[in-house]
This record gives sequence, C-alpha cells and structure tokens, in this order.
Amino acid sequence: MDVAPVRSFTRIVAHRIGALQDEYLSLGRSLGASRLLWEIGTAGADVRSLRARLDLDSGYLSRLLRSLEQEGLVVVEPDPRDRRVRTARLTPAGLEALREVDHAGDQAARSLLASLNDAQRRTLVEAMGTVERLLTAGLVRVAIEDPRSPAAQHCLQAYYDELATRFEAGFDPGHTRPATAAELTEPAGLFLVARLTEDPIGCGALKLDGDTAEIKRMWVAPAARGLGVGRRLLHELEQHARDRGVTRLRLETNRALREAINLYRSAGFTEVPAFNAEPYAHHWFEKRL
Amino acid sequence: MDVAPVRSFTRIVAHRIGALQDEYLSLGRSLGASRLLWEIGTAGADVRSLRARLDLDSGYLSRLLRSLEQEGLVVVEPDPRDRRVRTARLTPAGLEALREVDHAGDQAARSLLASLNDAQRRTLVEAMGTVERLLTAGLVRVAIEDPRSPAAQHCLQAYYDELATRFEAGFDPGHTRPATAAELTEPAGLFLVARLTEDPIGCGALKLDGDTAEIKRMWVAPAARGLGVGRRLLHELEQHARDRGVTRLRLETNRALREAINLYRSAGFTEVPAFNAEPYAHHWFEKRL
DNA sequence: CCATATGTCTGACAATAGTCAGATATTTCG
DNA sequence: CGAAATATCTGACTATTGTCAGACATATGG
Repeated sequence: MDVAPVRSFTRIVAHRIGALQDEYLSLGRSLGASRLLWEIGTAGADVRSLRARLDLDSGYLSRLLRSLEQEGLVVVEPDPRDRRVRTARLTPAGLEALREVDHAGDQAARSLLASLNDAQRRTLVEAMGTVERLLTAGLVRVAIEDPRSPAAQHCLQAYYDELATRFEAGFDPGHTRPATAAELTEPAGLFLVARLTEDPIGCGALKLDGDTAEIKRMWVAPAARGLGVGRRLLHELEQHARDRGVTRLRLETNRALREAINLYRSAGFTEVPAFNAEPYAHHWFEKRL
Repeated sequence: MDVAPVRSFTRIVAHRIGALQDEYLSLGRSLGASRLLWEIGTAGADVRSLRARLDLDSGYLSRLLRSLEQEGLVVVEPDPRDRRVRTARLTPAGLEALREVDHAGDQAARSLLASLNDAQRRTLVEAMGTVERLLTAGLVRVAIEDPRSPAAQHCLQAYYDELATRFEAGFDPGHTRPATAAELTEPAGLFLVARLTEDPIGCGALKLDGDTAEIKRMWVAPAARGLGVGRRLLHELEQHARDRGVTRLRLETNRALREAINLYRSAGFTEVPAFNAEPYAHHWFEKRL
C-alpha cells in the first residue's frame, strides 16, 4: 500500500487548515472556546455529548464551560430528565458570539477558494466531498452483536419504519416470515451492526441452515448512505457464511428497495424462482459461494 | 459562493488528522519536536529555513533545537559561508529517531486507508491528490515584477535551460529575437512572476506595440505543473493587455512545446502564418481581444 | 572603519492544553 | 433501601506552545 500520497495530503492540508485557524483566534477567544461555542450551537447540548464530540477531559471541559459562563455566553443547567446530566445553552450574547465564529469560519473557507477559477473551485469542492465521504467511511466499524442489544434494536426499529414507508402495501412485522433473536444469534445465525463512532448506522443478519444461509435485515441509515456500508455489511456476512461452511446464500426482497436490489446483483447474486412464501417479497436471489 | 462543503471538509479532515497525531505523540516526543526532526531531514537544514517552513518564533525554535541537541539527536553548527547562519544536522541517533517518526507517519496514513476496499482506496488517493493540487494552486500569487529582479532572472535562466534541452536544435539566447529588460518593463511591456510561498515558479511577459502585443517568456517550473499556473499567467497577461487597449495578441512557439501549444489553442488562440522570422519558431498564434 | 542589518540565542513570561485524583450529586439496580 | 454506576465539578499539577525584549556575533555597504 503506497501511503506517500496520503502523507503528502495530510501534511499540506494540516498546514492550510492550521493557517485558517488564525481566523478564529482573531476573535479574541481560544480555539478551544470557539470550538466549544460551535458545538453547543443554537440548540444547546449536554455536557456529556460535548465531551464525546470534542474528545476532551471532563475536568478541562468543565473549566472551559466555566470561562464561557463567566463571559456571559453560556448557561449550564441540570437536565430535568436526569439531574446528573447538565445542559449548556447559549445566551443571547452567546448566540451573537456564535454568529461571529460562524462568520470567521465562512471567511476561512472562502480564503481556500480565493484565487481559483470557477472550474478549479468546482473540482476542488467535488474532491473535498469525496475525501470527506471516504474518510468517514473509514471510521465505520462492523461487528457481531446481540440482536437484543439497544443498538441492534434501534436499527431494527428504523428498518421496520422504513419498510412501512416504502412498501406500497405498508409493512407489518407480524406478517413477515419471522426471524427471532435466537435465530440471529450464534450458532443459529448472527447479527452485524455497523457503527460510525458509536452511533449505530446499519445492520444485517445471517440465518444459518446447514450449507445454506439466508441474509436478513439489511439496512443502512439514510444519513450514512453512499459510504459503501451496505456493500461492506453484505461482504462481511458472506465472509462469515463462508467461514461456517455455507455454500449457498439466499435472500428475498421487495421491489421498492431498488438500491438493495442493485447491490445484490452487483455483488454476484442472481435472481431465482421464489424459494419461500414471504408475502412482502417480489424478488428472490441466490449466490453460490 | 457556497462554502458549506468546504467547511464540512475542513471540520472532518481536521478531526481525522488531529487523531492521527497521537501516533507521533506515542514516540514520547512533542509534536513540535517531531515536526522539527522531520524538517531537518537527512540532509540537514539551516535554522532560518526551519523557522520559515515551520512558521515558528526564533526563540521558540532555538529552544526546541536545544532540547533535541540535549537528547543527542541534533548538532547545530555555524554555516561556513555565513557564520551568522547556523545549520542543524541529525546525528546517527537523530537519524534513527527520524526513521521512527517516518514510520509513525506511515502508520497514521495507513490507518486512514484501513477498512476501505481497493476501489475506495484508489478513489480516496485520487481525490486527495486533487485537493492537494488545488489547495496548493490557491497559494500561487502572480504579480508584475522587474525582469531584472533575482526571481525573474531565476525563471528566465530556467526557461532558457529548458529550451536548450527540449528544442531539437538546442537553444542559444543570442540567436532568438531579442526582448530586452527595458522592453518587458512598463510602459513598453511587463513581466509577470508566479510565486508559491515566495519561491518563483513561473513567468510570462508582454511586449506592447500599439494595439498589438506579443506574449513572451512563458514558463512554469516542472514541479509546479498541473496547478493551472500557465493558464493563469496567460489569463493575467491577456487581462493586462486588454487594460492597455490591446486588441490583438500574438505569440510564436516551437513544436517541442506541446503543452504550451495546447494551452494557447484552448485559450482561444488560432494559428496564423508566420508574422516574424523567429528562427526557433514553428507555430505562430494570434487572438483577437 | 563604522553604522546598520541580519541571524540566533537567552531570559522572563503567559496562555493554552492536557492529566489525574478525589468530591459531590444523582440515578439505577438488585 | 443501599451499593454501584454515572455525570460533573474542583483542586493541583505538568507540558506545550507562543511572545517579547534584549544580548551577542557576524556580515554588508558606504
């Protein structure tokens, strides 16, 4: 793997981005304080999530919050639902400061595009989008989890909700062919969850039956589409199946799920006659391993 | 100008690159010290250029050097040509430390590519190259300079050397149609120099003659090609000509300069019969403004 | 040779960033 | 209820990064 272009990229981009940060410092606030203001945002945020997003030590964050509080930019109050958690909100002065930070950010971004012509700008913005998308994709982690875990349940619920919206006939989990938690737990099967820095963003399951396995519950969160998560889940399910001696993979799907069907085809699945009586299915696929 | 994608890019990339720097810190040396080791490199570097490249205060840099010196990684000695200048070189232990830093950098770069498939890696590396190229292009500054200035002379010398290498018949500046420094200085003409953070990387000149102007001395440093510097120089020369009431731009060129010929054509120049007796020319171009 | 400019260094600070060990309040769970 | 877990805070540090004013040596241009 040739990493020289990556190193050259990181060096130059770090240098350019470092230069941009002077724009923020010109506001007379430390970089940490500006970032914190920005993360609190107009909606406010609880201290716990700020700590996670900024990756700060709890003591350090607490002190940063105190200094913003003293400037009158922030108020920190206990969350009524869980009074251990405290929520930071911007005061009117804080909102004004946020607008300044935002403006400094716009200026910084603009300065990256200055002295490029239109064609170069378009190319740059497109390439930036690609880099961003793929760097994000590189953070996705896929692991076998218990289908009863909160993350798995979250994915399944979102999956059912989406089917209900997208299927012409709606979707009722009670009418589909069942796949119980036990059937999707080893050794009977397995359940994969894809996460983007802790947040669950997709799932997929395998139900084993001798040398045949069924793929079930393939779903990717709308916000995470285009990162190749679906392909990755499918690929890992296939690998797990192979490892367990499976030679035939099967799945069924509904015609409303166009992108899934395309994925299956491009992953080497071929359409076969219906091999079960799933009421919501229009297409049945199979792949020999 | 929509800067939202740029801001989103800088945010995510800054975050990812920040995370990579832990790799350097794991070497038990501060980020500043690691960067300094890297900039000194195997060839050594004088303190002045280190200060410029790392953009550090002279006092701070001096102290960083002392600490590396104390660790036995670096020796700093006066430059024999100018004993005010001091040159830092790595000791054998320093070279070993540099290898470690380099290895940490490779690891960091690799971790960006990890968990991407081959197609994604190729796409990412290509997009990174585009971003790097265009961010660099955004740093290029073009300005009118005296053709007798050191930067201009450097470009002209490099230009003549390149012609001597590329022309089938070689190149002798004494045999070409002359363009004296006075003819390329306002108001008779003008000389543009393109610089990438101070270093001259290209030039181009205009020789005015009533409503006609000739474009001369177009050159871009090999290391800076692909950044659109040639197109930018040509565009700015054209703009300067227009501002001075020129309605016809002319130039002649040698058939060995393929990329220049393509540039002229795509910029709207059309080939015309020879309008002078330049011995090294094969093509004559003209553009009506 | 002298005035001035240049390059580097030391001393003296100061701000920012980061760490770690408890203290305190609240919630959760057996 | 009481033990354990969770969330945040304060105190007490340390390290890093950055700044500024001079000191000193050397070079340059008249």
